[in-house]
Parts: sequence; structure tokens; C-alpha cells
Amino acid sequence: MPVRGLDEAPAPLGSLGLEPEVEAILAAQGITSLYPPQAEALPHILAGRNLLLSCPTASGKSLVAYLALLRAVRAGRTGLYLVPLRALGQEKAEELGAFEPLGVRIGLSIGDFDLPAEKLEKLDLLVATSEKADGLLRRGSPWLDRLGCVVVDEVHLLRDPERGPTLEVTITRLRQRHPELQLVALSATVGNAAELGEWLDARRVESEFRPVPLRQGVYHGGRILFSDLSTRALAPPGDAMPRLVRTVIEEGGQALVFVNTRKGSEQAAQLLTGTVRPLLTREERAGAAAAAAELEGLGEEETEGSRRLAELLPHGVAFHNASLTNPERRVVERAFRDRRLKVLAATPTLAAGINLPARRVIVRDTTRYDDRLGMNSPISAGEVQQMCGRAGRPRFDSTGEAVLIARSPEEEERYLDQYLSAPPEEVVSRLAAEPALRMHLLALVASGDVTNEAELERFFAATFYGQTLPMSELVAKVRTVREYLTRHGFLVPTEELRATPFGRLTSDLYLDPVSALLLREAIEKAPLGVSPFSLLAALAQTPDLPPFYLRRGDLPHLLERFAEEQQELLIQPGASDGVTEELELFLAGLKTAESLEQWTDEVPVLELTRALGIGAGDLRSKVEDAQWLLFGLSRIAATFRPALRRTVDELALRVQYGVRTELLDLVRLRGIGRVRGRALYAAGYADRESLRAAPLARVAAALSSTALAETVLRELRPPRPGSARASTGAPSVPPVQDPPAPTKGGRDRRRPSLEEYSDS
DNA sequence: TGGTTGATACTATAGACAGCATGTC
DNA sequence: CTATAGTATCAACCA
Repeated sequence: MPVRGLDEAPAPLGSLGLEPEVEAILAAQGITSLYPPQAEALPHILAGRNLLLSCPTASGKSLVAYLALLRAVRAGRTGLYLVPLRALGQEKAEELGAFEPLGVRIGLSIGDFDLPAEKLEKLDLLVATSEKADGLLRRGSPWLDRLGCVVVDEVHLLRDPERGPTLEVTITRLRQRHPELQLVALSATVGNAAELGEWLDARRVESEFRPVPLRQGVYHGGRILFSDLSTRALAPPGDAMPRLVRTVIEEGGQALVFVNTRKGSEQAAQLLTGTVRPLLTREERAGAAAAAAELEGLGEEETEGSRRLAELLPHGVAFHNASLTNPERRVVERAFRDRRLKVLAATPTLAAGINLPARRVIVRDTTRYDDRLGMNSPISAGEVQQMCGRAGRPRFDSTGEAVLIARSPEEEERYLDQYLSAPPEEVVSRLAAEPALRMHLLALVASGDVTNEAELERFFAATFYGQTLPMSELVAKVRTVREYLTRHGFLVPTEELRATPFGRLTSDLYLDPVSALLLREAIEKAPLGVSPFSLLAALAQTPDLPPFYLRRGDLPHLLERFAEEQQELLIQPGASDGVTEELELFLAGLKTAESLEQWTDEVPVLELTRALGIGAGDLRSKVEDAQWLLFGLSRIAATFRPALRRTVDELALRVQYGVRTELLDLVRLRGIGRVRGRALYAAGYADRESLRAAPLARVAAALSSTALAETVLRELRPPRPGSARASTGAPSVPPVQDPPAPTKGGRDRRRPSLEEYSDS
């Protein structure tokens, strides 16, 4: 049963004009009535009108969106759900899965989990990141032809300087392509909803409603001062954090602690073990220990994060940040959701990401290091609100508490004013950023949607930027960018706007033109026997592969390597005296290339990450980036340097699996990654062919697992010809993915129970 | 001489999208 | 511009 606000009456479901089948599915999730904002939004949805729904997080916005999408499907159209984060996409796709009994076919299109075109064609609903949707538009995907409804989740992210422009362009393009489209935009509370609603030509529903009421306050000197000026004393003993944590656990709740560094998240977790452990019941202790055991069952190569988590989890405490691997994060998230964990100390990963609320949110830090400034600076009120918004767990908490920790009376007052009473932020367009314009101008032209100056103007006039800001700055930037694209061979130098083949390729590959240019230069220049390192170093000079952070201590070694390899480098740094900022950036690229080189040399993850001072999650994401760029490089090589294409493809595979060349054959086996592949190789099995006749016992010995050996051999020796694949998943053998291919992090595709749906 | 203590300097700092082709209990 | 915690370095000091 959804918990509702105390003073607002829910609207019973029966009278709202929903189809009985839909109502039945909702009822099965325990949804028998709608929250006030949902009820207010529904008539607009059912009338096919555009809608901007701005409410706090977790106030049931998604449900409204789902109903809009269903309506489109019922009318024989398709629906698109745009999300800003992959993890969010998975969450939404799983939730939408509840409607599959209605015959609705749902798919997910995100970077590391995509569908082949034939399957896409059959889908009624697609959940996609805005970049993926942009990609569909660029390629003129026929799936879009029947589009009837688009949901834009977290539309306030239009103000994100990096990815906001993509969202803005995607929305504008979708609307131009489908004038009859129903647009449903979901947003946090924003200062200028009216302006945004006007651009979207949408009715507005704004509300502060929360299913679980939220109290926000500042902790100082043993008590919380709430924004309504009431106070609450917390029983001693203990410093701020332990006390806030202890008291909420004693009342049966959980705590989410937000900190500003990764290290801080680990330390906070460590610090709180002493507070939490004594408060656990025997069952809880067992559950927490089981979570620790899950980490081992992940089948991942050993990581630092896994070790530290394993130490913390039995105490009912964990940390969560981007240095963790995706499967590791999932274990932590699940344990917290199951309430086996009492406290989670997290960096902002969790604030913007998936829905993981707790009764009490503790905001420990209100500043964060800013690289450009070289020091800490205060985080925005919006960001603090976002963290606070995670307080209050439906079904388990009657109210949520968000508490900032102040270190002085002055700070207490400042937090109250600056953060808790701050007006919501305004959404502004960031479209005039040159890197964004480079990509999108090229895409507009390459897709043929814009063929001349007039159409270009019409397009930009239709954007949020065009609707809200003076066009002069944008026009000037567009001119600069157009010149750049023409000068470097992306656009044909004529009056009409037309892309060259290279321009189209760049757009299709979703590359930043600057990257495409560097890659082209590198591959054209490369000798036949070009080394993997040289190719990786070229990738790492590209804006699409941001380098690892450069530490002082890295400098001597990198300068040495630079001197060694200078002749071989395909992209050279600009000439300069001494170690300038520019050279440092270049060296950071070398460091990144070197880490990828070691990955492909089978250096153990644990060793590699320690040497670089990074997390396994960072390595994974860098590997993913590199893999994607190598695919692009391969396509560019196909045009400009066919002789090197195979070299690039081989490197791409090596990067994908993290192996030397000789393991490339073995690693194609299901369940065999870099570690097991090497073990088989060392046992004398150099390829799949040599394994085929191998005795089970020896393979089992090499893999230290009979079950796994059976699976592997079964794949090689299909019992019935032609059904090799079908037979690999015999019920007696659990699927073991180790180590998983880097991009596929072994995500959890289990169908969630209905109970889990009703959580959001 | 060897070891401890303490002042001082140094170091590092959140997050995460994209191509393509495919698959389980 | 509005930082801070952890660690490495080194000199002063003590037994």
C-alpha cells in the first residue's frame, strides 16, 4: 500500500477512465489510488496533451509517464522514454515490464545493452538515453515512424553543460519530425516551469507533494533544527554522524550519508561500523554477511573495492562510489534495499542515479573540490536538494528526514538560508557551447534534416535556446563551428549545407568531430607495423577519451616513456618549454594509454588499479570508452587506411577482453575471460580446437571447477549438431560469467518482482 | 647512536554518454 | 576567489 501524505486525499483509481486491464496491473502492485499530482496530470495524458510535470523526486511521476506511453501503444503507436543515465534506463525498463501482460513489447537501448534492428522493429516501447535517441534520429531509424509519445525524464538536465544540449536537440528534432507527438516532460521542481512549459507547448502540473513527507534540517550541537524552526534533540553520546546514524537505526530506519570524495565515503563507512554493528539483530547480521558473500559470487577478477566492501558489509555498512564496478554497486544497492544494510556512505553517484531512498539522509559535506578553481567550492542548492530528496522510504517510513551537518552556529544558519530555503533553480539552455554545436550541427546536416541556412535558422529558433535567449551569440557560434567543419572536411564547402562522406561517418559513429579528425590523422600517419601503444596513445589524445588524473609522482616515469616513444607517437604534443599545462594533459593521455596497454597485457586488475590509484570501475569505464573509439577508428581506417583495419580490429578485441593476442580465440568461449583464458593456455590449450578433445578432468583442473569445465566443453562439443548454443544453459550448471566482457559488466536482468516495482 | 616526536610540505580530490551484435534461470 | 585530510619528509629532540 502506498503511504500517502497526511493532508492530501488520494484519488481512487476506479473513476479515472483507465482501462480495466491497466487498473488490474496497477492493483497488483498495490496501486489502487493516485496521488494528487498524478490525478491532476491524468486527464491531460488521456486527452493526448503535452504535459510538463514538475514535482519532487519519488512522487510518482513515472507512473503518469507510463500511462501516457501505454495510451500511445493502445492507439497503435510507439512510445519512447528518454533517460539521462543508463542505470535509470534499466530501472525504468524493468518497471515497464509490469505491463508486458498487456502485450506491450518493451526494449532498452543504452550504450552497453542494445538491440539489433530487427528486434527494435517489433517494439512498442523503447527506453533509451537521449544520446541513443539522438542516434536513432541521425540514422533516420524507421522505428521512429510510428512514434506517438515521448517521455523526457529529468528534463531539467537541459541545464547540464555537457549533455543538456543533446537533450535539447533531441527533443527539438523529435518534435519537428512528429508534429502530432505527445510530449510528457518530467522534472524536478524548477524556478521557471512556466518558461519551460511554454517551449514544450505543454500544460503544467506543479506540486510539492511527496508520498512520504520530508523534513529538512541542520544538525548542530546535539539537535536538529528543522526548516520549520522546530527542533529535535538526539540522545547522546556521539559525534554528529554516529549520533544521527544511531538514532535513526534505533527507530528502525536506515541512513544514507552523502560525502564529497570517494575516500570520504569509505572512511565514513569505516567509522560507522562501530556504531551500527551493535544495533544489528542476529538476522540482520546474517543478512549483511550474506551480502558480503555475494561479492565473491560475482565471478569478477579480484578488486580493491570488493575487498573493502567485504570487510564492511558484515557490519551493516557500505560505501558507494564510481570506483566500484557495476556488479559491486548492484550488490550494495540490493542489500540496502533489502534493509540488510543500515547505512550507505555515498558520493553523488547515488543522488542523481537510481532510486534508493532511506529514512534519514545525512549531508556531511556541502563543498566539493573544483579542478578549475584548485580548491573546494560550495555545491549548488539544487544538488543539496537532490540529496535531501532521497529521504523517506515508501512503505517503511512515515516521514523522511534530511539533515545537513553544521560545524558552527553560523554554519547552521547559513545552511538553513542557502540550502534549505533556497528557491528552486532555473533551467537555462546550454546549447551555445561550441563542442556541443560541433556535434549537433554536423549531425543535423549529415542526416539531411537541414540543407540550407534558412532551415538551420528555423531549427535553432525552435530550440529552448531560441525560445528564451537572444540568438546573436548562438548565431555567431554556429558560424564559427560551420567554418571549422568545412575547413576540416566534414562539410562540403558550398552555399548549400551538405556533409562529406567523412562528415557522415563521424556523425554516424557519434564521435566529436575533433576526435574524428585526430583519429583520421593518426591512422593515415601510422606505419604498417604500428604498435598497440601508439594507437592507444592516439585515442587518449581525443576529447572522447578523457584521461586519468595525473599525479605528481607519475611525471618522471611518463616523461621517460614519452622520450622513448616520441618517434612512434602518431599525435604529438604542441611544442613548448618545460612541463606546461598542455604537456601535462598530453602526459595524462600517455598514462591512460599505458593503463590500457597493461590491461591488454593481462596485468591483474588489482595490481593495475593500485599502481594508478584508480578504482576497478574507473578502469572498466575507460576500457569501455576505448573500445567504442576503437570501433570508430576501425571504420575510419576502412576508408582512409584499409591496410590497418585488421590491426585496429584485433586491438579492439584485445581491449574488450583485456588479453594478449594469443588468447583471442579462447576468450570467445562463454564463461572464459582473461583470467581463465590464461589458465587454459598455461595448461597447454592454446585455442578452442585443442580444447575440443581435452579430457574433462584436465580442463577442470585448469579452471579449478568441474562445473565450469563441463559448460565449456559442452559448448565445444554440442550433443546435437546445430544446437550448440541452446544446450549451454543446462539447468545443472549455473551460468558463470567470469570475467565478463568489460562493457557488459554482467548486469542483472532478472525480472523484478511486483513488490519491487511499487517501491518507486 | 637510534628512535620518537612534531612541524611542515606535499598530494589528491564526483560522475559517466556514445557503435555494433547478442543472450539466460 | 571559499578546503581539508591523509601521508611523506625532515629536523629537533630525547634516552
